[in-house]
Order: sequence, then C-alpha cells, then structure tokens
Amino acid sequence: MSGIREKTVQKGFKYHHGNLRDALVEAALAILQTEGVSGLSLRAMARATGVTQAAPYSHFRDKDELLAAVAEAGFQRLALEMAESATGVRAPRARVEKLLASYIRFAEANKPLFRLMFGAELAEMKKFPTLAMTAGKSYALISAALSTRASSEMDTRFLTVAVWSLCHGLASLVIDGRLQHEQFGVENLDEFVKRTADIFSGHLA
Amino acid sequence: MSGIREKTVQKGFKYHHGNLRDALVEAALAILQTEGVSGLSLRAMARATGVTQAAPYSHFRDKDELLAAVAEAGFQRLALEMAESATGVRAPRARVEKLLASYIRFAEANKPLFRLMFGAELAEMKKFPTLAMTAGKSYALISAALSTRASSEMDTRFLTVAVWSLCHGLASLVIDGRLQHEQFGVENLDEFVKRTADIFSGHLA
DNA sequence: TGTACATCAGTGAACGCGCGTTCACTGATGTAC
DNA sequence: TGTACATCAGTGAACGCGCGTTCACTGATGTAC
Repeated sequence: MSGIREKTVQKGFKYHHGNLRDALVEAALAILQTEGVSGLSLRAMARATGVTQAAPYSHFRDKDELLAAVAEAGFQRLALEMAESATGVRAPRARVEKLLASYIRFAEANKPLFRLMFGAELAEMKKFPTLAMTAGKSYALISAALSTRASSEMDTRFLTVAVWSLCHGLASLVIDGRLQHEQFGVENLDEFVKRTADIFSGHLA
Repeated sequence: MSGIREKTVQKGFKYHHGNLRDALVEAALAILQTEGVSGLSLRAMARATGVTQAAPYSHFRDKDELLAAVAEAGFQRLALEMAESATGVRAPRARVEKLLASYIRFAEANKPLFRLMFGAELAEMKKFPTLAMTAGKSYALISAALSTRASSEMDTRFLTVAVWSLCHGLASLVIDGRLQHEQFGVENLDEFVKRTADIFSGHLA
C-alpha cells in the first residue's frame, strides 16, 4: 500500500544486524551478570540480540566457540583493569599490590564471568589459541612486576605462581562465599593485600 | 508356574534397595570421575543405581539436596585424606606442608568432584548446614597447624586465609590446566610446597 | 550512473534429546496383636 | 508362632521445558561491468 521501500525500513528492523558477532558477546556478558552461567544458552544470547536462534551460526562454529569469545573478552577486561589500576605505580611492591587488588575486585564484580573464564567449560583451551594468549596477559603483568625483585628466572617463575595462586584462590573463595565467617571480604581487601605483600617482600631478592 | 515365591527373588531383583541413599551418593562420585559435572543428572544417578528415576525423591527433596550430599561426602574425604597424610607429623611446618600437598593431590585426583565442591551450584551453602560444617574441616586442620606459630588469633586468621588461598588457588589453576606452561604440576608439588613454606615460615611468630 | 549478479547474514521451522519433577500405584517390610 | 495391617521405598508413565543444531530459504549488500 505505502510503497515497497517501507518493507526494508519498518520500525527499525534490519535484516542484517551489522555487528552481530560483537553484539552476541556483549549480550552474553550482560546475561552472565544477571542470570549466571547456567542462563547462558545460545538461544538466550540470540534472543537478547534480537535475532533468530540460528543466526549465531553465521559467526561461530558452535556454542563453545562463542563461549570462548566471551571468556576472551573477560580476560581482556581483566588485564585492562589490572593495567589501569597500576598505571604510574612504578615501585614493584606497590605495583604488585595494585595488580592483586584489582584482580580480586574484578572477580567480585563479575562473579559469573570469572567462573566462566576459569571454569570446566573451557578447561582445554588448546582449541582456542587466542583465548590462551589473552588469558596469559594478567599472568604476564604479575610476572613482570615480580621479576624486578627476584634473583633468577626460576625464582620469578616460582614467585609468580605462588602470588598468582594466592590471588586466584582468594578471589575464588571470596566469590564462592567461603570466607564469610573469616571476616575477610572486599572491605578488608587493601589491608589483606598489604599483609600478603609483607610476607612475600622478605623473600624477594 | 514355578511357585509364587519366585516372584520376589527373580534374578536378584529387590523391590527395596536397602541403602539407596548412600548408593546414590556413591554412584554420583563415580559418575563425576568418568563423565564430569555436566553428566551428573538425577536420572543418571538413578540409572547407575539400578532404580527408577523417581526413586531418589524418597531420599532427597530435590536434585540440589542430592548434590549437597555428594559435595559433603567429598569434603569428608578431603578432610580425611589431609588428616591421614599428616598423622604423626607434629612439627608445625612439616604438618602444614603435608596438609597443603594432600589438598592439592586431592583436587588433582578428583577434578570434577573438587569443582562441584567449590562450584557455583552450591554457592549458597546456608541451605545445607551440615555441608558448611563438613566443608570447614579442612580449613580447621590448616588453621590448627598454623595457630601454634602465630602470635595472635588475628594473625592465625590472616595466615590461614593466606595459606588456604594459595593452596586452593594452586589446586584450581592446576586442575584447570592453567599452569601447563609454568612447569609446575603434581610432579613438582613437594618442592613447590617446601618453597611456599619457606616464604611463610619467616613471618610466623 | 545504472544494472546484473554473486555472496552470505539472518529467517523460521523443525529435529531429537535429556532433563527435573509429579502422580497414582504397588508390593516388601516391620510391628502390634 | 501366625495373621492383619500400616508404612513408605520404589515403580512406570507422563508432563512440559529449553536446549544445540540442521536445513532450505530469503533478501540486503557490495562488486563488476
């Protein structure tokens, strides 16, 4: 009735989304925050993007590939937040403290995403090389901050694993609510990190 | 044809299982090892026990309650293994080393169970008081071993959280395959634990 | 600048699946007499 | 010791659901002429 052209423009509907790939990942991040990992189905992500449930298959081979992209976005954000929180801080010890604190704050602020990033779903990352690379960024930040104080490469490696383990373990226990009776939470975080650094600082070169 | 009594005895079939509750938990532990957390459905557990899928409802209100029982069995085993590995070891430092090593070995040997015990599924343990209590046992073991060397209760608390975090974080990272490139695994475990103890021992009272 | 055409992102319907949970029932068991 | 009966663990069928994935298709887009 009112012309052919309307068909293509009606109420903002676009046949081609334009940036579906990124939109799916963003939708996934949003769903994670509100619904948790169990709510993160392919169909839910498509729904949230306003697209048919089969549409994601134009951009991802299967669900795992999409999840890997989501996790990668998470690792990117984590590394970014860590780096930002430590910008301008040159003293190694202070730098490490900043990095640890922001790691734990990230976990607390993005519980389901953090669980996805380190969960069983993506345990074999070999299938997703870029994911493994991005995941290494936060490790590298800690490692670099520690290496200036250690006496050998072996020491750096050990120290990094130890510090990262403590950091990652604390983050995991906190978000799983395992420390509720130990009066350690995000509110005591800075003090806790400081005391942790005390322990390690004596054993650096 | 061959008498009524046969009905009740035919090929070992028993209408009443006798110990279904425990059998379900054991079946769950077995399924976890072979299929992982995602294979742990109510129906699978019933199947593995040779019982109808509705039978578990005679013993558990719902799936969550069964999962909680499984996790509790896991915490019981963990605490037992830790305690056993440290029996007879009185020196605090050596004791802590034993406890940490067996914690990590347990995680490595029971990956999916460990994931269930600390996963999001049971994040709010408030609903299962006995689970929370059992989960506290391994924490208590570490705490007790550390308390003899700390100067105050506050120090003990901090130290326990720090040591447990490091331990738990290392376990998590190892079973998620996050340390494959860092040449730390179960084979280096004893040395790693020793070096970790070095770090902490200097900062105990 | 205008047209023909290849590309391929997104549609819409359908598939088969295993899941948690419910329901009325059946029959083995243990207890009271 | 033998019988009547209440209990309740386990049956078997059914429910509705959301899931991942496939398929032939449609129509918007960009390129070659």
